Amino acid sequence: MTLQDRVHAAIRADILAGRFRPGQRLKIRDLAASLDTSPMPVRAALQRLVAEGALEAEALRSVRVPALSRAGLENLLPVRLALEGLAAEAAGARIDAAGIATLTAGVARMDQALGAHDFAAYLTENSQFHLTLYRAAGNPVLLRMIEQLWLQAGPAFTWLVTSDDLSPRLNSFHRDCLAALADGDGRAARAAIEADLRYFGQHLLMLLDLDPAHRNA
Amino acid sequence: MTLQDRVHAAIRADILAGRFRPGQRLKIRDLAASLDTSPMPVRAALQRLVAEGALEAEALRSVRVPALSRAGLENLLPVRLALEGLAAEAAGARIDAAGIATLTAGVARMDQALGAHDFAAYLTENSQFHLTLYRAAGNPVLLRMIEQLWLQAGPAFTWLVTSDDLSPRLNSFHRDCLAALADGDGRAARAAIEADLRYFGQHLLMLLDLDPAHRNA
DNA sequence: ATTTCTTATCTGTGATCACAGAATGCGTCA
DNA sequence: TGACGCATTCTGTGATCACAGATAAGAAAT
Repeated sequence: MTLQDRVHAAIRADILAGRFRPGQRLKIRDLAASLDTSPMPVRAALQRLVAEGALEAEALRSVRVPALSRAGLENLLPVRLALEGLAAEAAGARIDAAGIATLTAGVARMDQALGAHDFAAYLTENSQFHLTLYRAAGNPVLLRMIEQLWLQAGPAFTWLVTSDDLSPRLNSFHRDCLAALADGDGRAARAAIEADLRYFGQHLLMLLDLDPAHRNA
Repeated sequence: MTLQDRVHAAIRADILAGRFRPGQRLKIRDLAASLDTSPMPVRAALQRLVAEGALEAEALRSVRVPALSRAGLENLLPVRLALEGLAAEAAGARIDAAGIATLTAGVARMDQALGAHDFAAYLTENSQFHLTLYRAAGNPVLLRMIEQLWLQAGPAFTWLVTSDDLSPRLNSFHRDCLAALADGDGRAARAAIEADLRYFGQHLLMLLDLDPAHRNA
């Protein structure tokens, strides 16, 4: 693995973990210093993240972490419904017992995180659950697109959600999905995932309106 | 616009026009020489195209134009149906008279290309028609994803389709779509686009099986 | 005190160089 | 004649330097 791959992974993780403020400008030399490399691999990593939609660039300016906006979230939701719904339905026809066991364990860990009001752990487990499910669809082209969507949606999760937003209802959709998968009912699995995304998406929009700091853009 | 943007656009156009053979390795210094620049902007452009899914990279090796494969095309089709179907339906609710006029002109040009058995012109116009339609959906996130899909599908079009594959039926789906848009019927527009993609997709798979040169991978 | 113009600094882009791993060609041996 | 091994060449990666456009800071004028 090359150095720019490691740098890319590091910055990508920082974005997903919300370690950069939405709207923040990322400077090549600063990141290079903090990662203890030359500017070169950082330059490549940032350009790659821009191409993946995780950052936005204007010509001859520093790249920016996209600001949260109602329009952005509203545009994202239907695409997520279409792609993640498709993946869930395909997974329903292909997932095996081992896969269902993995997902069941994930749901248990999400219950635990909800009980402990640990929203960081919940978000991590939630992401694991969804991506494991979509991987089971066995379509690399589809999986790649979905990962790009999550990268774009990541900052919204970590910057808007707090412990107060965790409700037991969140995990009920995952349970519905799991039941559908056990029945081999792809259509029901899709419906459960779509309900999950809709519920969470509406919640994010509400949080955005409540939070004056992010109401801009 | 920076130099690497121009280089990116140039190579991207070469890929879409089929000026690179599927499976071909692209070397930084060769492209730099033919584009009369230093290797630097070429390096950046190639990395960007890899991130966009237009090229594939293995670590420490030259990037490759993806080889055509049945699995690749089969994975692409359901994603295209989901995303382009969504965009067509959204466009049905938002497109205005000027947009419909633009699309109508495009259909006329496709008829002309079909009559002249000019498959290059047909493919260009076809791409214009679809992207114009999807732009009318007014969802930048969605449009971005669809453009990535077309970039991945491009080589399959230009390398498998010949004049002998042009049939008047191809344009009938576009006409159906146009009629649906005029009625403001998004559902019907989606159905027409999906039928178009399915028909053309099946045709590509058949051509792939017929062509021994591309049956590999 | 505020605005504006000028200057100094910052920052991304492009070029050149050095290096390491991969690929290729050639010679040797069975 | 064919296969193996070595050496040369090729090729991507990473670092350093030069430059131009943008940004920010400071000084002068109203």
